[in-house]
Amino acid sequence: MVTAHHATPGASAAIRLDALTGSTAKKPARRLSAAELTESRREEIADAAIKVFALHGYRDASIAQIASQMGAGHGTIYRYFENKRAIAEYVLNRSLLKLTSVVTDEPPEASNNAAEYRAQVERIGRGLYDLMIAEPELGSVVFFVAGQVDSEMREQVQGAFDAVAQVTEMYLHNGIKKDFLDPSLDTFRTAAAIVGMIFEGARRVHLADNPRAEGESWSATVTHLMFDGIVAR
Amino acid sequence: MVTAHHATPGASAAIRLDALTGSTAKKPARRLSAAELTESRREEIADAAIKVFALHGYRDASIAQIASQMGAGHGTIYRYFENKRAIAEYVLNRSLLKLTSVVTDEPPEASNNAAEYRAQVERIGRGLYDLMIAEPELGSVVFFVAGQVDSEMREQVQGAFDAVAQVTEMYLHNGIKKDFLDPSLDTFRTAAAIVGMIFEGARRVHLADNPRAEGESWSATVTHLMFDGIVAR
Amino acid sequence: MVTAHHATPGASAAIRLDALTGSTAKKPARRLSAAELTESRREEIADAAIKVFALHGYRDASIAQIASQMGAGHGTIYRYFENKRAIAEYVLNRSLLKLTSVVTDEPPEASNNAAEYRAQVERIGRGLYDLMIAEPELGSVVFFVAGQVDSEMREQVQGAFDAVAQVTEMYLHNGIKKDFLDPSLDTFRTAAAIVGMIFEGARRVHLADNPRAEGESWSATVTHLMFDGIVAR
Amino acid sequence: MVTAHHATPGASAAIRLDALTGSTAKKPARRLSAAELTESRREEIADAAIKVFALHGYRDASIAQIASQMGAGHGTIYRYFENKRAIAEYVLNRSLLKLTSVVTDEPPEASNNAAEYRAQVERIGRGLYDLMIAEPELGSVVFFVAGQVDSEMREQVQGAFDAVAQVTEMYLHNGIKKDFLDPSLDTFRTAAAIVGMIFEGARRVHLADNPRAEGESWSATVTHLMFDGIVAR
DNA sequence: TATGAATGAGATTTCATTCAT
DNA sequence: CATGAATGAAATCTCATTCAT
Repeated sequence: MVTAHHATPGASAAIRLDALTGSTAKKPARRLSAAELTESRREEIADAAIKVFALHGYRDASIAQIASQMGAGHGTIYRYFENKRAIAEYVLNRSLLKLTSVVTDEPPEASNNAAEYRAQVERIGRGLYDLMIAEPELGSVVFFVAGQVDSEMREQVQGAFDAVAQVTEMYLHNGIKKDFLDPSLDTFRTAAAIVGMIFEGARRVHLADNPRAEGESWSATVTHLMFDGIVAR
Repeated sequence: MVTAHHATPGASAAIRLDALTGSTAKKPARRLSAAELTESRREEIADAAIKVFALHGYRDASIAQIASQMGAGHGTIYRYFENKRAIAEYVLNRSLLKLTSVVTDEPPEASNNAAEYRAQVERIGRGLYDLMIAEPELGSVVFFVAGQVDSEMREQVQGAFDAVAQVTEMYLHNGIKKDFLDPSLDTFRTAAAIVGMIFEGARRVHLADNPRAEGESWSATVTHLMFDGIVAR
Repeated sequence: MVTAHHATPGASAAIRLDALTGSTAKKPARRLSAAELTESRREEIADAAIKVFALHGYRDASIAQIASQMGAGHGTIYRYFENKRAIAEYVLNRSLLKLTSVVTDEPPEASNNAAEYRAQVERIGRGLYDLMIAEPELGSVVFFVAGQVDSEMREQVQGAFDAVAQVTEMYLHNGIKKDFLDPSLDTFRTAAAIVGMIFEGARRVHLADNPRAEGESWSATVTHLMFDGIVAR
Repeated sequence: MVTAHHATPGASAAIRLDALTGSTAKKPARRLSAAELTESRREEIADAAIKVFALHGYRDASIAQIASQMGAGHGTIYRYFENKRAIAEYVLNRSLLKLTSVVTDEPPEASNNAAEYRAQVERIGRGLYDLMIAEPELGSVVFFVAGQVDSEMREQVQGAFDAVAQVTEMYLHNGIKKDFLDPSLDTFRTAAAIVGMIFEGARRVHLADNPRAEGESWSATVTHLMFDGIVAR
């Protein structure tokens, strides 16, 4: 269940997002070679898994496929993950963290006028689309694979989307406070709508034949719609 | 792969949508009682299936569950559908048709000014949200179940979304032609962005505790964003 | 946990034993052909399983082996039994029921003097040894297989042995009441010791090259020991 | 297969038992510290294994559990034992030796009358029950674990029981020769029956809440039955 | 036409054993 | 010597699909 709504403006988004994104991404003490080895092996497995999941979907991907993708015996995987679902969860959390980071890396209070905010939105959009291009499987996992696992996992994605929407809401609050955004906005739903648009773009960039160009166009489209509306002036 | 793009403005959307929605395989021979009987049995099965799919997801729904949900033996289902996937496809197509109908029922050339178009958009949004409320399983199927079957089915949903975006694009062309919408719009992506927003709203209405109120708020939010933008004036 | 001890003399043993032996042996209404069919199929499976279990032991027996032993697909077995353990439980309960029946078929209050009781004990012993000879797998299941499943199953066997010991105790009480047995006997432990002897004999009959002769000799040995002791007179 | 039968009376039991007990594979080179070290490590492993086997049973006990029980890496175990089965065999042989020693420590020709033999039997019974109390895992291994390994191991236990029965038979022969026991006894089966009783007692002592008291009672019960029979006099 | 008994492909998971470090 | 990472054989169990009744 997604419970958190309407974030307090001005709060640190980055910290909260880390928590929301999941708990798996342990980055343990940088000296323990044993733990480090384990972690790097988990990453290897996750790298193999994300490819196989993206290609076949969660249910049709077999542990054996993941193992052979990384050139290991399938029993090996069970030394590093409890079961198949745990792999998917790890992969998803890693992906969501990367995705949400793009948004949360921008400070919500930085903009002081519409133009600055517009530039910021473009930066965020472009960052997202760049990520889609750099790691195409990431989009698959977030948009498709997670939904194939179970409802808990679907809710995890929904939670991440909500978290992004909450951060976006902070931007809106910032703009309203500084008088360059419309104070009558229903901030959370507007934020969610914006996120919906942006992720619709991300999905289309992910699927496009020429994702680079598609990303550029979507950046422009979204900012245009947000700041100018569609009406002729 | 999504192939259809940039619909010719002014064409009849409703007709083309039927084709795009998929191979609905309705055998509408309105006199042959045998065929009619078969069709009504298929509907029964689809009614049972949509409930079971919505509740358990495609993979975890068993043929036996669907059969017992409709009070029949599970062997019976195979007299009306080739296999499990065919049921899902039938259910999905039926759902997509209902969904897209909401949009295509509105004539794309009816509006003559921004206010009329705004009213039209609100009507469409409200119609969509009403549908979500009236048939919650429909939202589950379109948003979640289809993605669990295979990539072909995912593309079918994507195709329907594209079709809706194309119709939306016709509205935009109409508005530009009649000088009340901004001629610089990237019409297809703007249309897709609008559809993305609206469906993000639909998803949240579908999940909301009080879907009625959520639908109202989302209607308002989307039209506000489209016609006014977010900037203070 | 075996809790019941020191049975009240004169009570009906047969009834209580049925309960102790387990709950699986459903013999449903003799007209319902569906239920009868199911039951006869379960018997078929149990017949196949007892052979395979006796030959390979519980852990090394595979469902596939049981299935092929009865000439069926291995999936079929799961239509009639929840899982492998359930088969073993069914088989064991069936076997324990047969075994305990031999003892409980004799009325505990029938004997009126030492000679009559001695004859009764010989009858019981011989009945038991006959059973071992007629169904050798039965001995395997009770003496060996059950112990390979888990502690709960071991306790089920122990419970049946205790039940037999309780019935035996009733015989002793009867003899003491009628003044032909030694009143100073520790009745339950003496009964358990007798049962221990008899089952040691059963095990050896089960393993003997010539079980018929071995059974005869054991009958004589046990009664001799019980009634005459070992001391020269 | 149980082959050894009807031991020659008067022979030294202790020596033969060593052979019967199995291939204990002790390398008794009492000076080579390397071999001694190896042997003490094997003992350590056996000590750990007997606990784990007693707790979980043979099949559900893992090498890893045994290793961690003794605080070693699981690879280490393979430096001292060929495989899992070899551990069980070692543990069993060690246990059987302790068990049979209780019986074979008593000289079979010591008694000269019924009263002396009765005292001797009580000593043996009490010794056995004391052992059960002192090392409860020993009972588990002999009564339960061995039967879970394979038929060969089961036969090893059976062989040890036979060996004990053979020694017991020597006592009987001694008593018959000295005229204080009934010459008409079927000596081997009577011996086996006595052993069966005694071990039934041992099993119950092993399982009892108050093993000390249970042991006392069983000693009395067994000797009473052997020497007095059950008939009132 | 309706049914459900039978089937077996196929996937996950465990853990004894090996062997390089 | 000791270790534990890697391995893969093997077994259970599920359920879509077939087909005789």
